[in-house]
Amino acid sequence: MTMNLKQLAENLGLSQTTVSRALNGYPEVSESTRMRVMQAAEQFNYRPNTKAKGLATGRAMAIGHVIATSGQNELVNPVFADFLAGAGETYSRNGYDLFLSIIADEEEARVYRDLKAKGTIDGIIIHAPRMNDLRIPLLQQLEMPFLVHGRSSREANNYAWVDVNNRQAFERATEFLLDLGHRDIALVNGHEYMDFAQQRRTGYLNALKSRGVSPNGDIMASDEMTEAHGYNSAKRMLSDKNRPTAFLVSSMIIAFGVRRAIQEAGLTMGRDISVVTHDDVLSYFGTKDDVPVFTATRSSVKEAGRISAESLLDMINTPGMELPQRLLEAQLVIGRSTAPAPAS
Amino acid sequence: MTMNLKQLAENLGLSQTTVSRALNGYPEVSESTRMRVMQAAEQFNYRPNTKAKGLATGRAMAIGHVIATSGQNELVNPVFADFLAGAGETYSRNGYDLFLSIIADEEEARVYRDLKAKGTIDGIIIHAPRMNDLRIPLLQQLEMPFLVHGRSSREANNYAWVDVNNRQAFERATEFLLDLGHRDIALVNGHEYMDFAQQRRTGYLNALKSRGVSPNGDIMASDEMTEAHGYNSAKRMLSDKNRPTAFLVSSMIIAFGVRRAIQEAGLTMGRDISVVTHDDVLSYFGTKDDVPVFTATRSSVKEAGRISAESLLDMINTPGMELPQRLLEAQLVIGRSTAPAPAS
DNA sequence: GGTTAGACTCAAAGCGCTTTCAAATTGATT
DNA sequence: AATCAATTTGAAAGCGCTTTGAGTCTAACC
Repeated sequence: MTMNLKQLAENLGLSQTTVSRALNGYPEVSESTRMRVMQAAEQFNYRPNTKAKGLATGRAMAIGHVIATSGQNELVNPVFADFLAGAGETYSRNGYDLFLSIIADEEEARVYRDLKAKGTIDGIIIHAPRMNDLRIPLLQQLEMPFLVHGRSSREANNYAWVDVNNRQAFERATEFLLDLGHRDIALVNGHEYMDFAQQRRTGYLNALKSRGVSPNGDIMASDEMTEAHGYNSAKRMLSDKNRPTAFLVSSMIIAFGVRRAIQEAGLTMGRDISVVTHDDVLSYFGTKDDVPVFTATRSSVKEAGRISAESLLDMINTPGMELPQRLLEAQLVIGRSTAPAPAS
Repeated sequence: MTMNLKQLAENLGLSQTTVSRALNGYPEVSESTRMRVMQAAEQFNYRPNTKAKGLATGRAMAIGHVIATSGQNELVNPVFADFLAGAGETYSRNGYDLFLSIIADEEEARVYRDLKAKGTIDGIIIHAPRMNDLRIPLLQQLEMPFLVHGRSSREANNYAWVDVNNRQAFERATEFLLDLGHRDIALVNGHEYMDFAQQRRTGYLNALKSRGVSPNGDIMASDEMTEAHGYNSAKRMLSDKNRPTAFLVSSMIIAFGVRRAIQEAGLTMGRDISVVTHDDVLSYFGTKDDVPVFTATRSSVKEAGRISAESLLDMINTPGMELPQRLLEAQLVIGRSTAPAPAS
């Protein structure tokens, strides 16, 4: 059996009250008894029972992350792993637990209601917001502190979020390709109903427009961000007589697929065809080389996880504070995948 | 405020006892009052408070997953995302919550002790076991139900596990390459202290030995399973005058790197150089094509998550049952990345 | 009509903690 | 020696649930 407060108190010849106060750093307890208590707690490896503590304080000391597996294939985006790693670190440093729900997206509303009513968490982080995401008004109504990783542009902007400046990142990337002389720049994006995808598309179109290049729907694709999507889209576009000379793509995984199509077409990436990708800096795709393979708009999703968690904990511990909203700028890092447009 | 049992009972003109019994399906309550209670619970959107319920029953209704970020780079293996998705589905179907701890590996022992003492979970799943993994005796000593995803070959085999038959998978894959006439088969593996890596190596060596092919240390590499590891290892091996004609690699991500090195060397995968990889069937690398890109030993890690979760819940709900041990066989699926060895 | 089994219902204790309110102790001050 | 404030400790209530042990009521039996 594990030791509880009562036993610990008996052992010390003190009351539960005093022991509890000593452990929680209240000032009304003398330094000498605090020492005694701390030592005994250490010795017996005592940890307060989370559920009991939560019941008594009304705080769960836990944050929920709800991840909806999208589509009938129930895809699980690998960026979650890195985001959770960043957030998880912050939580454990602050004594919070991380509570994960992985569910089909049609269940989301029910899950939020449950989490609220069951009192298991103090706050929640929302992932992968849509253009106008119903989760935001729902959580506002439930009065559950929450923070959105990303934004939902068509909702009123009165909620907490941490997001990458996707629009600007893709605007800059497009300008960069234009500067290299490219005019037929393909966009291989995520689903258009995802907010980030829409932002990136806007940035891309803005850049084209400001240079007087008219967009071409034939070289814009959006779908689930898989390797296959990159491959299929690029393959199709490259087989066209007016094939693009550059690709702007929304994830490293898509980029792998695009590269495969390029090579399969007998072309060389970084010479015949340029590629710029967004790079979430996922650990296993390591771009630690001096000169990275892909030119990329880079922004660490793990770092975003860390910042999101910190912001949410702030919100919880300082009710009524101004809602944190952090726009992270992506770096444009030049790699080997881009070159001046070949003379046509 | 959310409604609690007391309020619900008052609302119905019943005692807490009766309402609780009605909700939990005890037989001592008449069908008519049960109906009334259920309806009222539905109407007021009542959910029993998890912490209170847990305190009263002594069960947390939660499973812990501890993921250690390995190395100084704090890599987060993307297979976790899919594994958690599989497990999470099982949990929510059975009313369990999922607790995630992401920590540096040196903290693991402390975290297990904490989880036990704090009473937040009823069971735990261990990932990525080493050759002789100290976590196993520790958890046995703590008397916390646990299941290992993978195995730890040098520990006594008296614990629950779910694992892929890595040895046999790689033995078959090696035999397949030998049948195609390959003799110089490279192995690009994970860290040798990981159990699965050791198993795969054994399978590979067994196959070579039984065909009288002597292993060559120069074409065996093991490291963190990143794209860079695949690229660097393959690049080095391919630059040798006695370069291998085939690669057997431990993950899709490594395989991407190997493919890059092959193409960069002006060679063609599936003609000049054959590649067989292990494929965890991660959703975003989708090998849904008719003929997959890579020939692979395939075993879904998401499915493993599902099976692991079910087994662990069984253990928890049927104490004293025989410890579940499931060995999953990998399929050898032929793709486009393998061909007969070129005549030398 | 009295007894009894069966079907329902409830009051209260307990899970392990925090926190309010009260009490005891100490030392300094008058 | 009496008073008072400051310091330190403790008893008990309460967080929201389950569960034990004890009723109450109805219908059925002799």
